[in-house]
Amino acid sequence: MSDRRTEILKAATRVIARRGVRGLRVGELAQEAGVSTSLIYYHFTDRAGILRSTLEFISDRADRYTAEQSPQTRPDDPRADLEQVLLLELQDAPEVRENSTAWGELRASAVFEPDLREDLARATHTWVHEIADLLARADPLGTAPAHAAAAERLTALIEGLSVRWLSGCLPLDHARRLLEGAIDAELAAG
Amino acid sequence: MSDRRTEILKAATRVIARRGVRGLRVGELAQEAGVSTSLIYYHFTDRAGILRSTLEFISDRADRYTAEQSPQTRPDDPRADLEQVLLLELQDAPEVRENSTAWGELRASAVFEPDLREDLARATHTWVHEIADLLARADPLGTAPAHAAAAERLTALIEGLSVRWLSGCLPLDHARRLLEGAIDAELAAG
DNA sequence: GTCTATAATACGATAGAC
DNA sequence: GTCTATCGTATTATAGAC
Repeated sequence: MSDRRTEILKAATRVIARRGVRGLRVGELAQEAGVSTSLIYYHFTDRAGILRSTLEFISDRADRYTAEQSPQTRPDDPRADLEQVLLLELQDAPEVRENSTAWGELRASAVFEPDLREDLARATHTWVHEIADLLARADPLGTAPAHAAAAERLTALIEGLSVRWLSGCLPLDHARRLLEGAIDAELAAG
Repeated sequence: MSDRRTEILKAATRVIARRGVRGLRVGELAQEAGVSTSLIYYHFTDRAGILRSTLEFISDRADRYTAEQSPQTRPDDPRADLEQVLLLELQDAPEVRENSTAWGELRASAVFEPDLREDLARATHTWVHEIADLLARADPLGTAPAHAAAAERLTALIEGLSVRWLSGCLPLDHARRLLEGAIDAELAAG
């Protein structure tokens, strides 16, 4: 799964994280991937094809990304698990930043490009579901619908905090504290 | 205040809501506004100037928009006030949709264009402060820092729910219920 | 599958008349 | 202040060799 095509998709993710979806230039992508422009057209037909494939790639990678973290959780402290998984999205590690930026771009692009919505909705749903499960473990007395709603709120909040962070409106540590406060509020209310 | 310059800014807001900030073409803006391209450069110097002025315009209009709702609030029920003002951002009225879309675009663009950040941060701060005031009235026993944090969370959540709504991931009425739930959680925890 | 070279055009920006 | 006309270049996309 690490053929030339995949290399290009990885490069495209980096370029999108750096310049945004609409800032992606095929020429710059070619340079980043270390191939010629025409090879990109050979693999993806046109610019729209590049975007479609890359956004699919980002959704898939986001799924894998959170899935890989599961082994590190502690079964004896579900609340700490929850906090850990949620705070994972607000870190200054390059990979997290790249993923968050690309994901935010994907989300913002979908407002204008209905083609992207299906993948996006599916990936979002997977994420929400995962958080709802963790909430159910941290708060066994709550109902399933309450957990689902809290999960939707917490993930939407993370997306909101994330753009504020990435757009320089909110220091990272402050964003993290706000998220912790929201977890407190959700668990206290539930 | 409805001179040619303002006409162009209104047109710019419409184009941004339709195509996104990075989808805005000076030529298309000119057509939308019914003027020549060069007139736009006369008024705004360059593309960045258009964006800067339009962001300012959108922020001001958002302020006016919420300010206009103030007379309707009831001083005897501060919690209802709070809910009303927050839910204002999640409505299917054309003007709200246009403002939300444009605002979301500016937020997303600021991730890649540092020039936009200062105005954006200021407008965000104004909004957060306004919500913190309403929270203080709805929850007189809470502390000022707690109100500030809750206001940051609630406004960030609205932005997160708003993109999900506009990107077709979340039905509007569901988004509204989630926001109501968050207000409950914040007031219960505070 | 991958490259070099190039065509076609979209786009930002300016010149200059009125 | 507003227009028409145009320039320069950045960018998408294709042709054709290997």
